[in-house]
Amino acid sequence: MELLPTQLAARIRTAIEAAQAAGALPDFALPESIPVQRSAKPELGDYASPVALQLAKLARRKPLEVAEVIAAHLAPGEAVGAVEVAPPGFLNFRLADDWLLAQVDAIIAADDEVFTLAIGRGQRAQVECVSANPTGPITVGRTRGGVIGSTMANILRALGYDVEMEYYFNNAGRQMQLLGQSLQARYRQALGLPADFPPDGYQGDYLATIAQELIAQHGDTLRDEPWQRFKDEAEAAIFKWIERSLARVNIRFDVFFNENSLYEDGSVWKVLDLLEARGYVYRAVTREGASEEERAKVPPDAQDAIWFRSTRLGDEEDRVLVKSTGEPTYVLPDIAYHINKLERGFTYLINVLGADHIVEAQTVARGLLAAGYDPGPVHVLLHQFVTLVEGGETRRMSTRRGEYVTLDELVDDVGPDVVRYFILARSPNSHLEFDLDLARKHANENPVFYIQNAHVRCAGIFRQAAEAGLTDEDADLSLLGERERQFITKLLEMPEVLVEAYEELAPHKLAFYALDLARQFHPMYEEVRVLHSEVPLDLAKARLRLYRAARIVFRRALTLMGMSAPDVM
RNA sequence: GUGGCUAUAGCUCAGCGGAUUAGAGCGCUUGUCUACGGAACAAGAGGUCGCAGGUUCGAAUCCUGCUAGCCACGCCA
Repeated sequence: MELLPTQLAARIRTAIEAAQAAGALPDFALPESIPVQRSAKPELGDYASPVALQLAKLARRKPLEVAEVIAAHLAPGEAVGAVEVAPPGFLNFRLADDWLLAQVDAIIAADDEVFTLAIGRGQRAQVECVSANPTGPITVGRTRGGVIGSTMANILRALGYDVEMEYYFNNAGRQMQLLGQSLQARYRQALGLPADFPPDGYQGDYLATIAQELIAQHGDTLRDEPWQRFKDEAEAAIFKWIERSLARVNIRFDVFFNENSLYEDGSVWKVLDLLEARGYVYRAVTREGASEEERAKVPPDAQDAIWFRSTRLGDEEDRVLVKSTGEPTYVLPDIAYHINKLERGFTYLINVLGADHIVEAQTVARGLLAAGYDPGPVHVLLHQFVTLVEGGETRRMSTRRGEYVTLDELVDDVGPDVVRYFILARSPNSHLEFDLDLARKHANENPVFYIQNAHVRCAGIFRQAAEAGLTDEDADLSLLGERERQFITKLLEMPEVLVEAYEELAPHKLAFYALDLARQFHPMYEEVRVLHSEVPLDLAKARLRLYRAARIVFRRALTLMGMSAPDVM
């Protein structure tokens, strides 16, 4: 199905061209896109276009006249009923009633697949998010990326894409060594053995918990094992927690991709060769064009590092690919990883990252370009930070220091649906202040319940209807009134919202749409009764059918947001 | 210092070029209902959209400058 605004824009374009051909409008180049928007008020119709206001200057006519000429040349179409011209030059469209009512049946026929589009049909998409290294329990900050990512994945699926969720991690390196040494120390401490806790080791209680588990399982037999063994144990335990915690809020992954595999299969070095062959690499102790100060800091015996000449692609400074120690920085495997993604055949990739990773994202894009790949399919969805506010105080989080609020704690407090909605109902690039006291105290006053209650009420109607022996078979929808009609147009807005969320990488639009829909639903529910002695049977049937469609759309919206659609509360 | 994000109602936030009254949730005030789950509905108070210029038929929305807050500027990932 084609989106209504898209259909209308095409019809308007045709009408303008027809008017020009007929000499009713002078020849001028049409704008690339014809604006069509939802009307501000119901009295003004369902959709509107201000295109005549834009064209007035080109046409050297008054906007109102231009609008009238366009209206006169509009060909009739199935979805649109009346077209009106309103000052100062708007074209107002009202959807045709018979078409509108037919959509209710279309929604019911589609059921769980309602508003599935064909935009991504036959294409593979991938969403990468969370990607936290397994050094501790998943925090609220990381959860934001996961909620955003999983919702985008759901939206992509609704647009017809075949979608995979992926988690990229690194289980080598200094941080993991520190983790292994920290656990080793906790283990020895628990056994009353002398232990050296690393000065900047991981302070969280969870390592003591893992140490206890190790003792329960192995006694003191691990006392002389090297830190590597403890690293492996910590990693396994932590990953298990992470997966389980994320699954509680409906974040699930198809693939866990280990950075190390890029070393094992040689692709890291292949990328370096590729960049070198294309002239983007040089060896030096400092980057080209480094200041005197920087040069002065280099020790006289310094070895060469290998540099990426990213400045040639607009970067502020060149980046190190391989340290003077011979070890690559994260940049090189990151580029290799993205090449790997592209070569797996994904045509649409979303990379959900915290705002602190912006430089990394830019470097990867330049790396792809330098290596001869098109970074076009890679879409970076940056989100700002989450700060937790508790007792009126902002808490800064640090996994290392053991200062954090875990996802599990939060879910225990307020439930998975509230966690998801709180995070989702915020634009990714606005800072999220998660007020713990409010989330706990007012869990029952949350918009989440307002939205879910709409679904509950629909379910309630059907329970009662079943008892009363009422069905919506052979319902005559033409008996519905204006309020119901308005609600149907709101239902039909959902695919437009999905496409917007997709194009703008803005999953919060879905959250606001769902709330909006609920705001139209509840007043209608009060007035438009199904089971009441004064409601005639055929009217009750028509209304029941409308509520069937409403229920489907609420369930769809909630499910896409990764939330539950309860029948009872 | 450079770059990014943010600044809209008491609080948390949408809106990011369009229709002489700028929206929602929460909170506040006042009402409604012996009808499908009241976690409801209705009415109301509350905002010079950070400040100053500019562009446009039209600006909360675009541009410039300024102010304030957060973040990034590593041979860490």
